[in-house]
Amino acid sequence: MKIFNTLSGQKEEFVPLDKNEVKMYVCGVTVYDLCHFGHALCYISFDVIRRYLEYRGFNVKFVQNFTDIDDKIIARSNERGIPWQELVEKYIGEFFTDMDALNIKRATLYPRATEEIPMIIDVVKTLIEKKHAYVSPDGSVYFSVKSFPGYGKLTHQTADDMRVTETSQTEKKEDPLDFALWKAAKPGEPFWPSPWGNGRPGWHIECTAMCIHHLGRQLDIHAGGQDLIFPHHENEIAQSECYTGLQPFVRIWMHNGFLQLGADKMSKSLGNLVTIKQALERNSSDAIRLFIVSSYYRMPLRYSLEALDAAENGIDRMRQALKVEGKPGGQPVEAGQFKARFIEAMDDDFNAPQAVAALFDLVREINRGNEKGMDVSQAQDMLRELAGVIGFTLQGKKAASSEIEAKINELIEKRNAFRKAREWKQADQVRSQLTEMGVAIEDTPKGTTWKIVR
RNA sequence: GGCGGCGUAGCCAAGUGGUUAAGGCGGGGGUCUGCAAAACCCCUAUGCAGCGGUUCAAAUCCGCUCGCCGCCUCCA
Repeated sequence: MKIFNTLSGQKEEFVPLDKNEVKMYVCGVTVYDLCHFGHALCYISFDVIRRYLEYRGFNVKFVQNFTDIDDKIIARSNERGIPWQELVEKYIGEFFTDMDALNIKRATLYPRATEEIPMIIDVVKTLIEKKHAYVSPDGSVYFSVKSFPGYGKLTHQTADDMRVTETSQTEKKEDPLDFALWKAAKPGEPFWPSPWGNGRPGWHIECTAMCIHHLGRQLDIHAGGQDLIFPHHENEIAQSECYTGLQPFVRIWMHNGFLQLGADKMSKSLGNLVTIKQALERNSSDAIRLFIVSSYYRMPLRYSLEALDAAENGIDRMRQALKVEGKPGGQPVEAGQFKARFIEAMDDDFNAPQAVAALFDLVREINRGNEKGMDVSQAQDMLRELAGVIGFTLQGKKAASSEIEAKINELIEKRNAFRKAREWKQADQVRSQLTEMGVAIEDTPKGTTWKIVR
């Protein structure tokens, strides 16, 4: 299995540090607002990767953090006049609601920054002792970038190449590139006691602390959006490798391509968002997932309603192939070659678009076998299995209430009575009535079936 | 200024040196059907932004040009 590593800029053969154990960390969200489609892109992409690693027999320990204290959380809770804890709990709850709705597997562990304070303090203390960090007069602690010669290896730049902006300069820092490990509390801000006074952790340090605490001093895979490469992941490498003295902190750095909305990327700061809840109002989670995995995870993806609706039709075809009955006991449809293609594609840096192409070819093979009176059940099992690796549920969009269901069945019976009497006009009238209710019907040799289409 | 990426059919999107350039959606024709729907079959890129070059051979490597985007500041 080959995986593209941002650090080396190449695909590398994947061998975990510890036999079949994969230590995987995916950067989570700062919980001050709802998740948007960009989060869906990132977390679905890495969900597929995690599912595939498990499918290939690896035991994946998957950790994802919550940043539950930072400037924006403080600002937002002040705006709303509620305690920051309340804000955080609300959006952690919303996060799980959204992730579950998208059929994203739960992580093994969801540590929170505020639960890692002792570990964070330990890391910062050690970095100061090793002269990689210093305490500024106000009680903040900064990491000294110049103390780590490897700084810039993930970004493929040296510290000297980096542009120094005005915002990164403060008199509290010895060098503009230095970044905060610990932020001294201003009046009225939440704080935790530390050897340097009351304060809270900087952004990057929590990931280092959590990784080391929950996964160990070196990990196999650390993943996130491309916007995290710099400064977040670059800084993580610096502080982690200085703390442990081990290199590399992470064997493989993985980054997904960005979601674009119109001309620009979708981001909280630009305010051009489509939330996951909005997306789910329009499309099924399977369709959203198909839209996302139809494009390679490292490529940029443009948000497009047309493409999402096309995915809706595509996934429907996959669902349909699970419904055909074929001829049990007949010659079985051979599905092995599709599995082989699927695995070959996914082994090559998780080429889900190609894997999905194999799935659609299997769909065609099942339908063909059905037409030819073959036994399709094994091929359907294979489709279910491989679709499950991608994370498709292949379940119908919506269930109807029993009341509505009774009404639908009543109308179908009414229509079939007209059909029997060859009263086509009236039969068609009943059908349009069903269409208006959002119900599509199909007449099959075994009777009339229906499904909800909107 | 530095680093990175993208430009493939009407749309989405794989492929990155060598059989007929995946797959999905859409469209056209046919089979089936009372008519539909679903499904199946056939068709839908002599060409991969443009121009040069390397090569027996390039969408794929090299150079230049044009267009688009990301990061260098909080962001998945």
